[in-house]
Amino acid sequence: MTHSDDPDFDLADFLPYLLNQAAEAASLGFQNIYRNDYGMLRTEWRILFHLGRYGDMTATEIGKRSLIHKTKISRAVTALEEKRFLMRRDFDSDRRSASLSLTAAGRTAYRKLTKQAADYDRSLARTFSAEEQAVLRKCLRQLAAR
Amino acid sequence: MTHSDDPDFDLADFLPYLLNQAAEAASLGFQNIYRNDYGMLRTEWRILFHLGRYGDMTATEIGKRSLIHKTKISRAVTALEEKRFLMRRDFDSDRRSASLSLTAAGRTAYRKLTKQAADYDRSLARTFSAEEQAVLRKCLRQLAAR
DNA sequence: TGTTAAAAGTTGCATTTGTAACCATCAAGA
DNA sequence: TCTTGATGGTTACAAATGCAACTTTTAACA
Repeated sequence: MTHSDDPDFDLADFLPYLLNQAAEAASLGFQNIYRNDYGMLRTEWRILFHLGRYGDMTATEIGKRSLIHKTKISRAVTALEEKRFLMRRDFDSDRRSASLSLTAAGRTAYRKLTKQAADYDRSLARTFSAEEQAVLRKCLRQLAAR
Repeated sequence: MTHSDDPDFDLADFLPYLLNQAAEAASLGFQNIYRNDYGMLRTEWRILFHLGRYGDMTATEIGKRSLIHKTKISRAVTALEEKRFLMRRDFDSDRRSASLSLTAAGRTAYRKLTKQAADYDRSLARTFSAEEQAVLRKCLRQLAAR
């Protein structure tokens, strides 16, 4: 493998740095929505989304789908429960875990937030051509899959 | 403005989400280097980099260049000082602030880390074509600039 | 000169997150 | 049945971050 001395290496071109800056900037706008309008944290919105999109499931199942750590899930579920966005129903068959499902308020929030997310996504991507968007998403997916 | 109902909107395609996943994954590999080898936090590495790359400056100047918040800078500078990677020299002209400069150890760390960062960057981008890389970086820069 | 405002950093507190230890329940086998 | 080990989920504690308040010093100006 060949290495140059990179005397002109610049943070602004460093992919991890660039990605973080872009991610932070992109997150901000949408964060304002679920934070201000619903008092949710990011993990809470993600869990709301998973339940709304894929139906009732247990905390462990959410973890498998989303790769969110179980402690974050535990705390977010408690928070969503306190906000009356979801309910737990214990299983008779296995009392260690519970089925999580959205309340009516939770489903409403899910619908509104999903719509706003889609709008926000379009507004972010608006300045890019279709090809650029395709390349961007493909590269990001590939990077994320490491 | 037109809205569709987006019944099939998926988190995995949501740019803020994708960006965060990619950023997190990309950060991990390099984080291991400055964490394990030098016991540094991200902000510390960024400040080390700024001083190594652009020469001595004050905390405020770092803040203007990097957009890192001053409390993070303050704590990171203290940490770097404790690790003997940088020194403060008070100004006679203005005793509120100090000129920050890397020690010999700091410059060595800077050189090694910069090299490793460049290598890591190449390894991340390796799977993309030159055009894809250009599009990716351009889009990221544009997103970050919001 | 004396008062007020601004700037450079620092610190305290509350919030968020990560890691590891933990409790309860269940499954399997001696 | 009793023990051992795995599984689902929670909690405790420490580290990291954001925000606001604060200290010190400088600048502005009446």
